[in-house]
Amino acid sequence: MSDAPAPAPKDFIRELIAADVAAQRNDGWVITRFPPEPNGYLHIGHAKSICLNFGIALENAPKSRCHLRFDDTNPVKEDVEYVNSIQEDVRWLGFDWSQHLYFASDYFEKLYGFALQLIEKGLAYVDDQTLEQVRANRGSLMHPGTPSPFRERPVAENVDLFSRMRAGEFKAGEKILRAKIDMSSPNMNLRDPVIYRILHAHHHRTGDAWCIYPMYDYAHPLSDALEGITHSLCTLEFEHHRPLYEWLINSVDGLPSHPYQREFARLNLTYTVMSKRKLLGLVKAGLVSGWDDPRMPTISGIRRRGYTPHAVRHFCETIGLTKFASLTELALLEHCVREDLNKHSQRVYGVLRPIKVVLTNYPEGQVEQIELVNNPENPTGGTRPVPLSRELYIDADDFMETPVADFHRLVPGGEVRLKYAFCITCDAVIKDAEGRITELRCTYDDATRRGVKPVGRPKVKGTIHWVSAAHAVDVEVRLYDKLFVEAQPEEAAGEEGDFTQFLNPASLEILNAKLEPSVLAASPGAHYQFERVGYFFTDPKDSQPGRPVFNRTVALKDSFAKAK
RNA sequence: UGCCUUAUGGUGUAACGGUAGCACAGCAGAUUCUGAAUCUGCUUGUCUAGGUUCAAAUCCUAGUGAGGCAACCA
Repeated sequence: MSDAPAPAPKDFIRELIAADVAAQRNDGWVITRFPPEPNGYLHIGHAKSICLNFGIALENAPKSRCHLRFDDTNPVKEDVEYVNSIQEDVRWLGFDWSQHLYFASDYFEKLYGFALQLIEKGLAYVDDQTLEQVRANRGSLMHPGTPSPFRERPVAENVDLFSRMRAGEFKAGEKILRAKIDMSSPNMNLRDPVIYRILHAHHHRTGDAWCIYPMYDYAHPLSDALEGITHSLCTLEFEHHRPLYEWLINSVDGLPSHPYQREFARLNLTYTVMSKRKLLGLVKAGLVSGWDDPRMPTISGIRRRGYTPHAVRHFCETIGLTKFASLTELALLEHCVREDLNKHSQRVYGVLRPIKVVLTNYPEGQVEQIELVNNPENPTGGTRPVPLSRELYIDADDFMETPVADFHRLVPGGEVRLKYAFCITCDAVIKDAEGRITELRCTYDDATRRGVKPVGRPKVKGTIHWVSAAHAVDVEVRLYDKLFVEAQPEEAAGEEGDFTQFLNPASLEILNAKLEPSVLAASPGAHYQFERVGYFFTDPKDSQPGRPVFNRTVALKDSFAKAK
């Protein structure tokens, strides 16, 4: 009894929800929602929210669910391309909204009715002021606002004007509908917030049916209520919108549920930027190849980079949930992928920067098959035959003509083990006229096969990977690195500065690598570990049958490189 | 010169008035046919000042730092 395992610590939101369930609030139901605006691609920060909302629903089954609702109230910024990508990304992360796919635009008629109701109650009015006047009369952070001259407009006139707004009698900006709350509130959101504006814009779902569109602050709480949402979870910047959220929920009659909003800190990650606007900027400026460029922190980008849904979900669990505006190290995300990929990825030999090695005492024309372990982490993973012959390639990193201290790979006169084959000794370094190494002449030791370490001989410390020159296949390999050179590019650029100046010029290096022939069978979207090098993913877009293209997901940890 | 939120090792978090713990990162060592993985150990922390209490990371007050707020964006 006493050594029962401690329950996993809950974050403040899960605690709150657990208390609601215990108190039988909403009959014990927990209904959450993920409410993206379809104005861009989802990024890793959204993954945090997706894992939270869908995760909470899963944890509270069976009296629970999570909706996917598109907050599509601003037609000028939104597009079906985004609604499609968002659904794909949420599914890829492993979550299912089943039949609960909604659009705020589906509620336009009901939202209009609620607005009429507010007008009837004297809680909303049509304002004729210009945008500039509204802004000026809102006051400032230090000073209260002043009421609009139209604030006391009679109900009947408001009803008439609002229906004529809907009918298209006015141009954009001529009139707005405002909630009548408190022009002197210290909370700017309560100073008679705009709840409807005129937009003669084509909507990606409702077409030209509407020329007035509700604002987020108005549509969101009421959409939540219409769907029976119990817990509306959003990021910290909406914290001071909460009184408005509650004002609406309490002011509108006939709502099927009374949800409440709670806020948590959004994810910030080092060496990247996380705003849709800035990511869109990178795409538009051609600084990346698109939203799914493997260097982007978008879900589609990291998917193409080779991250797994499991790794992303585990990352989202690991970072926790608080109200503190924190900055998470990229290293933690990388740790999460390595952890997953180490367990599950097929090992393969790949030489990124080849140096030719000739085994002078190996018979010409002879080819033998060496059995390589597919995945040492998986005892039932089996082996595969890989050809070995007289001429090989090894990685340039694995040879040093004048070695630094503690280098225990191949050096002139030194010995190294070719993994799963035998040890070789470097007898000569051949160079071209410019002094570049073209070839290493080595001899192999037949007595060291299969890992045998002959007694009485100095221990061979280094073990390196290799491929047979005649059998290796040339494959395009893309080495991706962090997008920015600064941990906090926006911070480094300052208010006025341009964060793109900190883009990492070495964030992509394209190599023609020599890989073991088995990779030709790789299908697009497959994860590999190039032994001793890193984790690689066959690019789902650019790979062709028999001609894979590899994206480096993340390098293996390299404690030797660090020591240098 | 306002209002709201927030502050625990380098980073992210836990501790719900009673032994400051975990993960990442870092550093050592063991192990290793991947300088990976694995295992062991170590370094490093309660923003400051008061107060309440037998006892404060935790409650209160003030200060300081950080984030947010004046789109007809979300």
